[in-house]
Amino acid sequence: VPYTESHKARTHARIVESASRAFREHGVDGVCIADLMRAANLTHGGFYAHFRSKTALVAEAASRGMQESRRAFLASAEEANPKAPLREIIRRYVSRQHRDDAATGCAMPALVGEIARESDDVRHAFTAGVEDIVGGLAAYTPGETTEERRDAALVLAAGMVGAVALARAVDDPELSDRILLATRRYFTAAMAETE
Amino acid sequence: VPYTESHKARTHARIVESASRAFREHGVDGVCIADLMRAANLTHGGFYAHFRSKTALVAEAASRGMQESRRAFLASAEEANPKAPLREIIRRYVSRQHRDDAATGCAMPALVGEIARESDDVRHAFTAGVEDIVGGLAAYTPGETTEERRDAALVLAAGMVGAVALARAVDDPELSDRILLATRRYFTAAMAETE
DNA sequence: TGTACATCAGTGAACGCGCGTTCACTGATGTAC
DNA sequence: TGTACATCAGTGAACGCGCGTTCACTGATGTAC
Repeated sequence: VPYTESHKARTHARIVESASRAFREHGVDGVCIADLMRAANLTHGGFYAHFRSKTALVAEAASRGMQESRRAFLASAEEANPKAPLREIIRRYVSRQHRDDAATGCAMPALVGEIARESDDVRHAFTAGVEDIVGGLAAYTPGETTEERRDAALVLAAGMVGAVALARAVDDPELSDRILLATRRYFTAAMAETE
Repeated sequence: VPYTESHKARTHARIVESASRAFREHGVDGVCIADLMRAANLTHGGFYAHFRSKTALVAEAASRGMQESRRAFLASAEEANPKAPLREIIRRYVSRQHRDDAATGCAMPALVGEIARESDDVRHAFTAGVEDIVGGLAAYTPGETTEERRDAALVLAAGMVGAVALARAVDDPELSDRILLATRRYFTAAMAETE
């Protein structure tokens, strides 16, 4: 058995990781396999030793991207501000930094549009990620019952995703900033004020 | 001068119209010029008699799609229910019908993702459409000042766009319905209750 | 009014390019002796 | 311990296909006489 087992696994993970970032930044159709492999310091021919197809990589990258997103916006916000975690989440998510850095930002606003047209595997991975993130948000959103908190988390997720996506699409910087500011203020007041 | 002037203009408009629908349904990269011309009962070679490039068509189609969107969701909702127009807009926009019919639905949730990576012309056309729709919404959203109403319109637009886009991306029908239901209820209560 | 003509919207074959995928290969590595 | 070997991660040329774009053409049309 040449090479240690972990060697291949590490290369595999490296490809998934950089692909996940590339997809968020340029879209799934915006990066070719040669680009993806180059980003992992490999040549394109080796791709199929690791993945059955580009689609298979997209599914893995979506899954991994959603996990990273949860960590980046939920766990780390909670650590930074344990007294008002939801306020911190909203502040970080609906921000200019997040708008301007799609590559390491949340996978939801970056990929929503394309996901709807991707394969079942990809949509499934994305959906699991949404469930996961919404579940995480629901730990902080207001509401009497579990159901109410979950519904509030869905509304908040939709609002934040829409705001970041719109802010990125629009080419007028003032309008873009305003979308973020208005959304941040609104949800902070509506959902995070009593923390 | 063979053919009347209006003949070419009508063909041009026919292409833009069907292209606008096709882009919303399949995405800009999801339809080729042959498809677009076929949908207008033409062959692909004639395309360049009407447009400088595919991008030029995308810009026109985005512009037209946004105007149609405004009419479909603002003007027509106001006509149908002049006493509670905002409630009617939210009900129609954040609906399963809208989720399931991207082709004739609003261009914002259908195209946000791709627009961010399109040419300046396309982004500009899209941005003008967003301004226009937000301006229309702001006539109904609550607030003391013009600025407050506009901010509320931005939040509502982001929330509705995010909800429809997420509901389309997710492959679990229950989650998808729930995103719509929660968002519809929430914004109806928050913004349309006092109408 | 009828006919020859010029125009140009629309046709369809062809081109070139980029991309996903395949394949014969190579050379670094762990193992067996 | 040192060496021959088998493995297989990774290489890079090649293939085929779809797409945006070009181009020589055609035939329906309005106009001039």
